[in-house]
Amino acid sequence: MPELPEIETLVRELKLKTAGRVLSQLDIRQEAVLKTPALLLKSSLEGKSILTAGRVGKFLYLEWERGFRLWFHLGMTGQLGWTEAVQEDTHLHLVLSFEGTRERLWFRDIRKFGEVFMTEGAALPENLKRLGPDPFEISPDGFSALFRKRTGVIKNLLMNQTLLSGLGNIYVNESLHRAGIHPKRPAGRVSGSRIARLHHVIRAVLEEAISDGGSSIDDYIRSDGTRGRFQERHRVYGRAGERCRDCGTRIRRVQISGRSAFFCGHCQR
DNA sequence: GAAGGCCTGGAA
DNA sequence: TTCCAGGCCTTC
Repeated sequence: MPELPEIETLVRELKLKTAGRVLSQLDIRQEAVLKTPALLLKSSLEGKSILTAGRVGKFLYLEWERGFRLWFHLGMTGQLGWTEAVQEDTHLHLVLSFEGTRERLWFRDIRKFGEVFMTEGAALPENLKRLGPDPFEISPDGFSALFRKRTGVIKNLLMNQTLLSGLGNIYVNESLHRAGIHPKRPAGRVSGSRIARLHHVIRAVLEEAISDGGSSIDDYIRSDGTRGRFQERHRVYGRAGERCRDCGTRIRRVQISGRSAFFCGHCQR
């Protein structure tokens, strides 16, 4: 599940690898995840150079000359790579070739929950305008205001991209454990000091995960095809039945709104 | 609010 | 063979 740390890892890598590269050919192997007409994509980007890469929430973009932005959302199983060898299979969607290098940028997505689209100019499309700030952008006051008087369970609110962008199931579970908050607790009933602590630990978890190159649970890989390492440091996610690293209690797993929640019933209240 | 649907590989 | 995972959207 690529979330903010995985996308940020790819942004940092692709920024270095793609800046200044001129696209010689955009090869569209299938249009399942393409939200912009194939011909428009090709005519807009071929022959143009990439300026930089960036991120908004869990969306990654490549910024091109003349104001074009090529956006990627990896869904659950999306992979964005920059390598010479490309795995040619039915899950490959896009292959971009550049002048003066044998390395190519490619997008693979097994479950096709991802999306790729292009924008022109500064205007953001609707799906991006709806996103809330990410945990690094929001102020402590803004963060605590998200939860005031809210009756929904805290885990669901944290995963709501229109309130706060960037977090998914892995980092919400990890953050709630570090903050000592039970995932089912109504958001409005978490104390102010706990909310402040939550904001702090979310940033810490994300920063640690970024420095580890993200979490490779199922399909996520870095742009060179190697795995992230943060999954080795997960305290609750995917550890049902194992012992809490703080108190030894067995980690529990329950469903909250159809999603798995992992928590320590002793450390999290 | 909660549940269903998209989609696929891998586990049960 | 059936079920499950889940980011995000749609529908109840």
